[in-house]
Amino acid sequence: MVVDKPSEADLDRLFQAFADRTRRDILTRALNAEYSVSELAAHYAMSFAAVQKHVAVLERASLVTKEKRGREQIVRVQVEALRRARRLLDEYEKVWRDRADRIADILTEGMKGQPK
Amino acid sequence: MVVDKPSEADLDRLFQAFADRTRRDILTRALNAEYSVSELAAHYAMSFAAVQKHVAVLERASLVTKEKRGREQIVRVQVEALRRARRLLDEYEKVWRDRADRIADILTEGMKGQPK
DNA sequence: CTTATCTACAACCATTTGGTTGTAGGTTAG
DNA sequence: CTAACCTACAACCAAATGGTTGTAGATAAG
Repeated sequence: MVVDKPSEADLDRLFQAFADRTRRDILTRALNAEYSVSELAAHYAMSFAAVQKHVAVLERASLVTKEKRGREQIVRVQVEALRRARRLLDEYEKVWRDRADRIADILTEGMKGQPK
Repeated sequence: MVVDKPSEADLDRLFQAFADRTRRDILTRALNAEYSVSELAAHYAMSFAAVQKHVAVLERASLVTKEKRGREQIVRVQVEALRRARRLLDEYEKVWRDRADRIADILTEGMKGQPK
């Protein structure tokens, strides 16, 4: 029972978000501790605006949300989006496994039919 | 024990490869049955060369290999690359879980220290 | 209050991406 | 053998991407 099925555009955005090392690092940091955008920005050799853009990509992919706290925006990881990506990869592997099993079955049946 | 640690560039390419619906569909098809590049191309409303490009992206991400069979190139999924992506997502989730546990511990300790 | 910090947003730029059409060589079927 | 099929590769193009600098408004610290 799948309550929310991500659209293709959602999945595009989701995997696109992971396809940049800075963004992967932002996710790791934000998973480990609470960070504001500027605290995150201090860790990267790029302009603040560049880091903002990365955070915006993550936000658009539903991987993070921003929570205003005074003059700061705290970046919070949304683990449900992580799980969505993982589920797709799980399914690929399941298809692969099913097919490997099917091939093994065919080979077994083939050998049974051989002695006749 | 991690025998082969993917580079950041590898991971960029890997997730980038998933970030397009046609490429995700190619992976699904190639996981389900054996396809040549032109058989794959027949399923998409785009030029053959466009599909070739998509296959090249998947190849560059180590998600598929091409095996020449006569005048055809058969597209084979490399499940190890799939697993690599999945492992990264698993690690994110582990970090998340560890942190959730740590927060629960702190709250429990905090309540213990309350009555004093 | 003033200054410092934090952020949103815009405009710019070089590179990359996801598509196109075209050319040409190799393999297969009839 | 010829025609059909399959592929590699190139050149092109519009849009997107990952960075830059600049401007301006809001919040916090002193």
